[in-house]
Amino acid sequence: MPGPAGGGDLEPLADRVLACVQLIPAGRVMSYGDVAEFVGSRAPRQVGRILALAGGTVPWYRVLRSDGSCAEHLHSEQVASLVAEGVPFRGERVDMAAARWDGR
DNA sequence: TTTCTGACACTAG
DNA sequence: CCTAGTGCCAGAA
Repeated sequence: MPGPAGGGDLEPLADRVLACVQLIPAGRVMSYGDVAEFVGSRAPRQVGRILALAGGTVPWYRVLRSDGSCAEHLHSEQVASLVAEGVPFRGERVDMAAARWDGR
């Protein structure tokens, strides 16, 4: 194999991130860092960047910060969509302890 | 090649 | 509970 082959870069990081987000079941959520690690990358910021470019093609609202909060521009749609799917909330933030999805 | 930016994560106070 | 500072990686100019 051509290299350490730590995580297969067969496809652009963007495609793998979008695929991971689409795999998230309704009622569950994942943090940017979790998605990044799930795809084999350590750049949670890139995940947000990718969703910003093609977020309209995937349930981006199922992805938020590791503390359960979200960005200002998303706060309104983010919360509305999650509540509609039955995601457990704790005040203004999501209960990651119960809604966090680890890929199984 | 270097430099800047970004829908973040983490630790400390 | 909150804010502030630092480190991380990937892509574009």
